[in-house]
Amino acid sequence: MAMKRKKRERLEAAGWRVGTAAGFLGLTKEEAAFVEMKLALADSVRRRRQARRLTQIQLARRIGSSQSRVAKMEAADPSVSIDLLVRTLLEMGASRAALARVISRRARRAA
Amino acid sequence: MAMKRKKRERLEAAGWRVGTAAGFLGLTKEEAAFVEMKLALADSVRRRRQARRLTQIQLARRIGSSQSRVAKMEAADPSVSIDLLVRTLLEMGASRAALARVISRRARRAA
DNA sequence: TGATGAAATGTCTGATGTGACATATCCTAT
DNA sequence: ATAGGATATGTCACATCAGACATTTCATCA
Repeated sequence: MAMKRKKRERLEAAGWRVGTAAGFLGLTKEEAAFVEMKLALADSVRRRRQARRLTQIQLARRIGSSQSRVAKMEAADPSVSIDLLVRTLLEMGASRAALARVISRRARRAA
Repeated sequence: MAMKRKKRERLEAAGWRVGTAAGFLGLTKEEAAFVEMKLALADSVRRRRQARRLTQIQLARRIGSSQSRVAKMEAADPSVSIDLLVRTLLEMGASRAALARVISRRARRAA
């Protein structure tokens, strides 16, 4: 929508985890919010996986995907959709309420 | 992910708005949660649009889409992604917190 | 130092999603 | 009953996303 996202999303997802990750390059407020949501979800996947002490490969097998896809999910790569992140979290046992919390939360920094 | 969704999603989205919209056909708990999230988001789009007294065409123009896509969004058609629903809601001015509330809420019935 | 296991990155191919268009259905008012 | 606007439904061509594979980077440890 008003699609000039794309390169920016790539760039953004590249130099991320920088606090609010907002402006930086000309992202609209909506685009920024979208990216931040994705980052929060991605972060949640990683945290949950690590909490369970799974490798990316192990998680990939469980959800019927591949190591590289899991890596990309956790990196909030532009090629991963929110759908995929959400499905993954649900398959990892997250409740809708848990997802809601993740979504309203700002992406955390580091570990 | 364990992708045998698809026909079921279609069926599900067909005979929806039925309370929890869970089991009904062999949906796993995760699949059901996913569908319900979609329904809740779809419902939110319609409610927001109606609250603003916009036609589907008007909304479509604003978000750079088409009337038919808006109709499908509101119907939680299988061909619409959560990404699209979320972007749409953001463009309609929903905050992340608002999205979170929608997601944790069960889809409402009727108007 | 090099070997190992985990994670990241690039790219392919097939699957899905998207806007657009045409058309059909539904209201509501006349 | 019919015209009008609004919404729903089916389909297509093009874009984006998915899993897979190959390869690279990174960290840890002997």
